[in-house]
Amino acid sequence: MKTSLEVCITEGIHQAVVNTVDRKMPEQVALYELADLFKIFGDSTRISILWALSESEMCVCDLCALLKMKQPAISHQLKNLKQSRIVKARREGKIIYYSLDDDHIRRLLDLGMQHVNELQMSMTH
Amino acid sequence: MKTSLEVCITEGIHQAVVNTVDRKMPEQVALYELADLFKIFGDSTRISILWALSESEMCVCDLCALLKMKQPAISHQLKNLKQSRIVKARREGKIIYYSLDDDHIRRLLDLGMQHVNELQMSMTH
DNA sequence: TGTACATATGACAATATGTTCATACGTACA
DNA sequence: TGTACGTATGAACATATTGTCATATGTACA
Repeated sequence: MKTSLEVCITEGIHQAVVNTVDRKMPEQVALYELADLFKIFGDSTRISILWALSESEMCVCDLCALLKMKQPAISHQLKNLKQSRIVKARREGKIIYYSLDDDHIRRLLDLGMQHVNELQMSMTH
Repeated sequence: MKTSLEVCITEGIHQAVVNTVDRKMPEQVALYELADLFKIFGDSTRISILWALSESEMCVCDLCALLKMKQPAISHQLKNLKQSRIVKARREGKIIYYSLDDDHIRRLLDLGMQHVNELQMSMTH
């Protein structure tokens, strides 16, 4: 009973290519972490939060008002962002101010948006 | 009966900040598309496929062998990637070769991996 | 110490996502 | 035309994710 995987391997078209690429692949752990990083960006609430924080540090309340969402929803996402070290928090009395933890984040946002815009452009032609 | 959102707004700490940031926010649609772009990157199977294709064009079978996954799993993800215009396909007889559709993709992968690596570094200190 | 406000957290429901199996489609070639 | 191979697709299941409600925590201040 052959699985499709076995079929693929036995009849594999480009074993040489596969080997070469395999040697160049990063460690699985690194790929998982990379996927996790992008996963964090892959939600419109979190992206909106990040974009907002790239303009100014803000407290939870501010973000609720800006995004017109309930406070626990924002807090949950901020927790995710904080655990991924994408966002950092600073307490001032009762209020907690959030901001981007790193300038890479801004660059990733910009590069992504650039791609989205160019896709948009090419759609209209 | 006040919702937490209303509480936030009425007591809002930084209405001025919220207004300023609000003016600078991209359109909601753009933010959704940006999130969708990152969502596509946010899965380890797809990231692995993309990284592999950034080294060389490959057919479905090659990817199955490289990632040790079943063929339909790879095909489904390739379909997602193709629909997002991140990957393109080229047919040659029975075989279909996939490759990256755009050089932005490579830059996004690199920038992301750079961030992951630097996080890794700072963890060990 | 008690009250009010800003934020965090846990449980839950609804939805989305990824992989698998079975099977269909398309091409080459006997 | 029939068979074989490479790939695509649809349904189904398992798991993950998001927002909501209710409630807890922490801080300021009377």
